[in-house]
Amino acid sequence: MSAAEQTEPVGVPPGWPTTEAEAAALQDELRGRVVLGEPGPPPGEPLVAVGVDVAYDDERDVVVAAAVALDTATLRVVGEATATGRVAFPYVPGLLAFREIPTVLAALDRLGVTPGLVVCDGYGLAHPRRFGLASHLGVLTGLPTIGVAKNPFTFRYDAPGPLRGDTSPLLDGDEEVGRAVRTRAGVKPVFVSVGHRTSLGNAIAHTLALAPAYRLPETTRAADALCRRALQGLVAD
DNA sequence: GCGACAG
DNA sequence: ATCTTGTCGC
Repeated sequence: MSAAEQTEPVGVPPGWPTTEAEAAALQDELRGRVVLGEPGPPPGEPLVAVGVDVAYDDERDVVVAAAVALDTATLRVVGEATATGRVAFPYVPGLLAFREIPTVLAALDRLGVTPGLVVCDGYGLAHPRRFGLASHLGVLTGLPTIGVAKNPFTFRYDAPGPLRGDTSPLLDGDEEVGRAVRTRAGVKPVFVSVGHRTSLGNAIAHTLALAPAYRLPETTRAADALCRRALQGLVAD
């Protein structure tokens, strides 16, 4: 992908929230559209899982999003796309989605593949208002989504067992909002929560299937590497 | 008021 | 997220 293929940076959408209060209110409104009753794509069947991630250059007000599609049976890349945009919102814990979503949507649009599942870097249900990035992206696209985060955010958890596959509840008070999942023996767990149209059980199963060798799912690793590469290629330009 | 806080 | 080199270990 050369610089010549770059299109206009994704601007901040009309009507996009400008204040924290507006953004939080929009989350409260959209939360009602999340579908939690569907099991989603079952593991073990043919599926294209798409990882999305973004890289920033706040200095230049630039964000690059990447979407990478993997065949879950082989973990081979079957599609890639990137998009550049302007930073649409400052980073505020709990409002991450407003920073990334416009550009992520553009990257997904350019992907010549229909995702069977979208794996987000961050949270879904595990969120102060139960509407994290994965929930938001799911509602906007209608696609099954899950969130796989590297940190527990504000939630509590007891360490899961030491073996790959061991899990423990991720708790907001006494409510389970996700699970800490050990993808590698003896390594810090990842934090999985449901986004849209997926059950927690399937979200965990897919996370483990997508992370056979490293702590993070291959979808996330591939998307992370791609958006970083793309951002560098932009600065070097 | 202070500290914590996905990326 | 991002700033950043080498280094210890399997």
